[in-house]
Amino acid sequence: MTVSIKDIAKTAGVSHSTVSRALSDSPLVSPETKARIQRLAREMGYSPDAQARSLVMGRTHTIGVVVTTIIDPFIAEIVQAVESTAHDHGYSVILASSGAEPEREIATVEMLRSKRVDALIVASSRVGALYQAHLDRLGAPVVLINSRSEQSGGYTFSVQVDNQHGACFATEHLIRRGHRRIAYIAGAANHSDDRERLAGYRRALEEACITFDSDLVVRGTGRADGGEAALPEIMGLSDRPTAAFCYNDMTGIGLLRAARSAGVRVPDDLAVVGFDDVPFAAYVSPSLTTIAQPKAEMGMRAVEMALALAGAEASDLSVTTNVVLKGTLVVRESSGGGAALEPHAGLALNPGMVH
Amino acid sequence: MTVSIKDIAKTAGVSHSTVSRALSDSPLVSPETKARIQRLAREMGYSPDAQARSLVMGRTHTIGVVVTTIIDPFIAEIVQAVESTAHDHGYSVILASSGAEPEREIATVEMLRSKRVDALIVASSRVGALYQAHLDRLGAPVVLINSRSEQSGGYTFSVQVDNQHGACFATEHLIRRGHRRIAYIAGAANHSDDRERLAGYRRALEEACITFDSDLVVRGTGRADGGEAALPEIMGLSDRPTAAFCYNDMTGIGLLRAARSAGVRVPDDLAVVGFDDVPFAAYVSPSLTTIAQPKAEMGMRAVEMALALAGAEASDLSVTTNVVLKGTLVVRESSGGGAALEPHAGLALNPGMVH
DNA sequence: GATATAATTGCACACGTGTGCAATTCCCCA
DNA sequence: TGGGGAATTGCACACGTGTGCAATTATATC
Repeated sequence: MTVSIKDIAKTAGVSHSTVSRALSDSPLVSPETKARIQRLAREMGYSPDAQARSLVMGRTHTIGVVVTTIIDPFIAEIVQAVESTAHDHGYSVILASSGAEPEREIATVEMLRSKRVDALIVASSRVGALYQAHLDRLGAPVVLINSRSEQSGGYTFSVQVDNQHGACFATEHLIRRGHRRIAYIAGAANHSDDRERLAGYRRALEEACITFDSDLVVRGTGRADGGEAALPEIMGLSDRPTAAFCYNDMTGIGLLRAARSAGVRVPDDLAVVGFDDVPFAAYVSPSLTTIAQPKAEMGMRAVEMALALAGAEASDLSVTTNVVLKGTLVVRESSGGGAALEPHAGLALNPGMVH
Repeated sequence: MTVSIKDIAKTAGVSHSTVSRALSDSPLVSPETKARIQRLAREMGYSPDAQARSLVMGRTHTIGVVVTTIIDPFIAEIVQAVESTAHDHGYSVILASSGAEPEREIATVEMLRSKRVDALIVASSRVGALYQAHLDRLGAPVVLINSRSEQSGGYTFSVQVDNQHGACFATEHLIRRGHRRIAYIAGAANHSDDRERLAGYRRALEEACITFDSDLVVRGTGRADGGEAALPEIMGLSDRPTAAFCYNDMTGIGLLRAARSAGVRVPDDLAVVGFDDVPFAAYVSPSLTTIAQPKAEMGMRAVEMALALAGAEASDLSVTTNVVLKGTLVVRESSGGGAALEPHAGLALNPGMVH
């Protein structure tokens, strides 16, 4: 069915070695036969077998990407950048979703090992313990995006957003708007991202000489329900806050929704700032001011890091390298910032969104 | 570095054939040596080389998935189902985004051909002409999701939503609510989905004995800007509509946004229904009534179809098979349906949405 | 014209795995 | 004890490709 290098050799009347060399444009083949073979290959519809090639070359030109779920628009945006960058480097991407199930995580890593991926990129909030052990057995380098491995194995590489900086930036924005009582709606407990964002929030308060009040910190979930549940808590305080910085956008969107049904006006009664800049954020009303994570750059950097590591000597692999990127502030309605509606915000980024 | 079947053979003192058979649990190996070898393989951390295996077996257990962009939440949901179903069948997924650029489409298909995918699933709204030619050369079966190939090649397989049924269903819903002047905000021109949804809209009118009025059909873009531009058009009519059925959710969301800033109350002044049920739809306010496409099932069916075809005889490939699934109506606020806010709609589907 | 040199090509092996067939070993029964 | 059959194992080849080395051919130099 499929035409191989030997088939071409047979019709051309040469050995398969010559064909192999001709197709890789080797100088060891005379220009005439080279041209003849290349033309023949095109005519016969030849397609090189990547399996066979990588078997002998020891390089599959494939990277594995593990995510919890691709439905998460935040992760989707990273994966898009990863795939695009990989493609530009001549690499293809095997996508695997772990679904946050430990057994599936293991099966996934094992499967990627069998496929002999040159590198692995993990964009999963949680990197389980079992998981980690299997990651170590994998011969390929691993780059984590926005997730820290609990027990650092022999080597860890990562690309992260600067949580503290972003949180500080967001809180400063609210302070500059005149707010002095600012709540922090936290994420899930025991999450390092949450701790860092809390620290950034506190740092901004400190720099503005505002004393920290633990009553203004409310535990959430990282999901919209956490934001919804938080509203009555902060509005029930004797000394109400006039603004809230949220662990992430989904929390902020939940807060907006609860405010809406409770008759709390945003941003007049309560200004709200999120974190992430998910596509939603531009669409809810009022639209959500937020710290935009540089998702595209994170995906790109992760790939370039992974490919560099895949090509590097084994001796270099013991070095720990972390890339930390800063987010940017996107001012929208929820903090009273944007004058009018942002025109078609986010749409320009998704040109293909047509069904 | 990596331990091969030969390494195991050497330490076990047998031939590599015996190891191969032992690991595949062949009855041609004595139970004792089989157990011994399997234990040895585990201890040595053996991982079978999928490349080598598929080279001789002629099956890579890999399917290619081509999308325009994974950022589109609609496509993301399909891809999630595809990956999950593929995993359950022991298959892995190579993800490739074409970005709607013809040259990249070709490079993508050619790359998937080299990787020798067993099947190809295309979830791209547009299947270009160049593209099609390359698809035909691909030895593997191709399954299209919600997209029709312009020139039907030798064989076409697809999974689609029943556009006409869904549109009819949506329009009926509005009629049942008492509306008689209902606008249709169309998508991009020359799109078969759009034609079919228009047909469904007309069928519903006809069945309710409402005469069709072409003034009520406004051309959009399939994006939010199309919906925004449509509002003044329909509200400027002498005999205003009281409801609008939109080509898709993004169009509906644009319409909602424009209505909001124009002071048109939804659903009191204008009821709105969309199509797709993107995650956004549950979050905008008022939340958007829509026809939910069975995205998870579409992804699942596409994989099962693809794998069945990959295993089938070449003679069967000339048969054309199309699976058509029906969407479901999700009633929310924008059509005055849902009494209160849908509690955490859509969130239960995305458990991992935490950063 | 002979020889040295360069250019071109083919042979053979390697990568890691699966499998038909022959070879060997074992056991059972006459 | 010999023979026949079953059980077990190894040999050798295959999949499609890349490459070191030897062999062949063409070209240049004396």
